[in-house]
Amino acid sequence: MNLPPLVQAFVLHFGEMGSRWGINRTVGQIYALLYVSPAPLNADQIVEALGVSRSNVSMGLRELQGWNLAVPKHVPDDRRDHFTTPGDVWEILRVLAEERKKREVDPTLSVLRELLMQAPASEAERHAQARMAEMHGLIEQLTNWYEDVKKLETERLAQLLALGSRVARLVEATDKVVSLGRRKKKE
Amino acid sequence: MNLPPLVQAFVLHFGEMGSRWGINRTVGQIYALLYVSPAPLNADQIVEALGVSRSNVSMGLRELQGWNLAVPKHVPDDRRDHFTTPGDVWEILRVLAEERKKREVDPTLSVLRELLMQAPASEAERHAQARMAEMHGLIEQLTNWYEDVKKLETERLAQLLALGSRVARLVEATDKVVSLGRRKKKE
DNA sequence: CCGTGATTTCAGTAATTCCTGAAAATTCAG
DNA sequence: CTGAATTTTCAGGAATTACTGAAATCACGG
Repeated sequence: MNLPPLVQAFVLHFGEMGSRWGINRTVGQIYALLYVSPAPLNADQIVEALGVSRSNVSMGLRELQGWNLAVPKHVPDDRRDHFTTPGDVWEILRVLAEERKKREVDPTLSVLRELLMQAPASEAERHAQARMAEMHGLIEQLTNWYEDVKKLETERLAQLLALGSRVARLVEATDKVVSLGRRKKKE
Repeated sequence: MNLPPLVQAFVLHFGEMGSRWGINRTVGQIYALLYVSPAPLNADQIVEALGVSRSNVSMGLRELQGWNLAVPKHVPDDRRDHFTTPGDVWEILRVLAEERKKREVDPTLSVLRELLMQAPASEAERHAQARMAEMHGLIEQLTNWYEDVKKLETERLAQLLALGSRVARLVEATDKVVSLGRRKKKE
């Protein structure tokens, strides 16, 4: 690997980090490299930059494409495929959230739904199902919220983030209004 | 493994899922088992339920404790350690978010900060740093928001979730008020 | 079609991670 | 203390995952 020190440090860090996620070192490094690269890179350039085998890069790129984290970019007068990452970091965030949800949350949700349909055959199963229902409920709330929020344009999303803790007060205020409307059912 | 079918399906699913996260199959299974168990379990009960070695359970439990996802629970008149998961699913969510942030986000944030301090030695490095700055900015915004939100009590958090897309309107409204206050700087 | 360059596949190997059983350490009652 | 019960450690083997080089496939200009 022969890269400017700053870039190299970044790439190596993503390689390490990759292991803490599901992705392997090479995939992490490829992503990092594409992310900081000023122009799209072809596979051979990646090979040279990272010092891994051509086939490894091929597989890594394929995986990144599966995650929508690397997109092929056609360069005129060049037969080779070139790749970039989605340019806008917000876009990357969206892609990541979406993919992780798809891979890590949705399958669980569907298993839970299925298990909750079955009739419990014992006290142990009744209890287990109750716990599963709790988990299912929480995950569903979270994903519903996510589905809503992901529709927001980036600008609104940024505002929402910027609001931070003030959201709390906003929610409290809303709560009060609602409570009053309901004639202070609780509290 | 000899468990009620419902429980077994749940446990096996978490075992599979474990691999998609960083955790291994056994750890995922132990967690799932503790989660649906009506009472705290000791290591030998887990061994019997899952059909894995005693030492494997020991290591798994240790890892779960590191994640704060298994907590020892003393059972009177029994020398053996018993374990449960944090009971409230919201609590579990908090723990998970906190731990994942600590392991997956904070290290990256600190590397980015470090790299951004260095003076770029070339045009390539200047560009790379600009990209890193973008990423750093986004992550910082997200973690700030998270730090704020995690302070909310569970009830408020639930309200916030329930609000869902309506948050968008709330934010828009806030935006307008602010804009008016600023004499419609933009738009 | 053919040939050239680019990419992908895949079988084999390297590296890593997981799991086990045996041994060591710890804990605590007597 | 001693010894039984329990837990932890750890070296080595099993299983999984990552990586490579060679060969196959693909894409396209001529």
